[in-house]
Amino acid sequence: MQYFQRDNCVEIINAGEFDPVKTFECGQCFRWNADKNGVYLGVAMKRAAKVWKTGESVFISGTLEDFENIWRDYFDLDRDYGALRKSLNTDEYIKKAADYGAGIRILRQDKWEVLCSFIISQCNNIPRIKKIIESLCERFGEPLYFEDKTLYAFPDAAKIAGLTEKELEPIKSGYRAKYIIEAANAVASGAIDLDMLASGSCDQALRVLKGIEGVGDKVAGCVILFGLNILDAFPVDVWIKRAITANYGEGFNPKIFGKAAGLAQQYMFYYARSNSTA
DNA sequence: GCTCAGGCAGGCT
DNA sequence: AGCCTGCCTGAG
Repeated sequence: MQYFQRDNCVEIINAGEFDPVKTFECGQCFRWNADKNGVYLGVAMKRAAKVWKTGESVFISGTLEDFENIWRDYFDLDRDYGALRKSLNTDEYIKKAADYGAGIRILRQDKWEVLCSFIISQCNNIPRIKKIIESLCERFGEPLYFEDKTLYAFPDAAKIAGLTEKELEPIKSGYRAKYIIEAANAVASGAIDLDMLASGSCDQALRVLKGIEGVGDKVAGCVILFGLNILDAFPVDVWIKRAITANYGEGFNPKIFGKAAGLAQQYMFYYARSNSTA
């Protein structure tokens, strides 16, 4: 990967395996939104940034220092996605899905943010998930001043821990409020150490995360894949369920995808969604 | 009004 | 193990 400072941003050249649109729209994150020119504005890791692609270059606003300290890791730029993608060649369907999703990267997001966001996602639609998360950030997150706007960082678990359901009511998360608070309490108190889970196994993390009320297989799987960056996690939601039924049937086991199972899941999700909503 | 949306838990068979 | 149902809320 080659990159250099250019005006007020960093340019990554020959970014064939980095497609910002696919990366932001494949269901792993909720706080990156495109303007009418296709430039994404988002908040992550307590920073705001703009990200866009022109030709074969990806541009990320900010300094070289921020790029090297934050965004290089956040966009998982040191992993060889080309090799992982090409390893998904065990059947025609996954080959097609992987080809279609080329450029998707699995973000290394803040672990608590992923846990909280996917608790909110349950039985909810994407616009409303985003709305609830933005509302949570506006009310409890630290303000960030970016260009002419005021944006808000995702609030730390410690900030949410100890809130009452009543205090969380304005964000309209409904019955999920008590799950959010319980998860915040567990993380803030250290009862659950997300950083430690990230260095353990998928099964271990699954067991611990499911100990939180309101966290089942799907939410835990998303936290493991998108937050802990354990790529053999394979969260199954309704889209993936449909894709499995249509292409594999009974007895499907994500282990056929080996170490790239989580990435396979993202390709399947993106492929399934794009081909039914487009 | 009604149903549904990117789940979960608890109780049932 | 698998099947059912209620759950906050807002959009269609």
